[in-house]
Amino acid sequence: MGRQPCCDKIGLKRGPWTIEEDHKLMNFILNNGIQCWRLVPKLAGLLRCGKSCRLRWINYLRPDLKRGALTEAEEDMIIQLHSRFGNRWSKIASHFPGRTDNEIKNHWNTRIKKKLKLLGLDPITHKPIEQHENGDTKDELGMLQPSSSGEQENNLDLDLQTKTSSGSKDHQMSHREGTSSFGLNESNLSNINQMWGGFEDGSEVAPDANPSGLGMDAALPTDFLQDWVDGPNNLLSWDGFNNLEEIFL
DNA sequence: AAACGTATCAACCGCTGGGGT
DNA sequence: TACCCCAGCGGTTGATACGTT
Repeated sequence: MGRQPCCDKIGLKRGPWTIEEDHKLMNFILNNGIQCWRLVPKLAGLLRCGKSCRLRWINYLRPDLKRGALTEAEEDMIIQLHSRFGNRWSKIASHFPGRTDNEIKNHWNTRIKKKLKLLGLDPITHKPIEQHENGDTKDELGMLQPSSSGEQENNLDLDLQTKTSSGSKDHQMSHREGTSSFGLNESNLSNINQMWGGFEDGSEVAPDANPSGLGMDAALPTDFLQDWVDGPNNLLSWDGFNNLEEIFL
């Protein structure tokens, strides 16, 4: 018996999300939390499948997302982690608070791979290219065998956490004065504003000032949402995200 | 200014594993 | 045990931005 499709797709919208859809999804999740992604679009009034909503939330709407280009230090860590975990992007992303697996995967495929090739390294094996060509090719699909040592893995985790936190703590943000005109209840909004913390000062400007890929002429519902959508560098600490979990639970 | 090629990244697709019945 | 449902994952695609000629 075959699997049911995740959604019947008939009448469901696909493609880039509009500001209004973002607004609806954000509003719904912040007010109700997430119990079942399949129900989210129905309850939020969206013509999307649950999967699409989930992806949009995880990759773009989550308030804890760290925007802006990956730093050299982050790149180095990605390379290090990739040599250990292979293409297990979610595992790698778990070491980068505020970064998504999709973002890291894209960055790997578009930049780091090239960088390694320029350095004469095979991006799959992380070995010098000549050496790899003489060797076996069992990792050709990117399924590099990670070390199975949990102890080693934990040590690496500690090391990386130290590195990443030292980088982001310099960016303490001023409290953001946002108000909601799109239906957030006051207590949630207050908590969200607290944990939001505000935007970075622009010292690390993202190349894409319109990260959603949305049309620039789209009507923006609120200054709150607009600032957040347009802000290329909003950065939130995980402490703040923990607070969000409290709101949801 | 236009045409073309390349880079980037948001979003989709299909599969897998886990939990529930 | 078999089946179903769901969330999550990784690979891939397509639209758009950007650079070059």
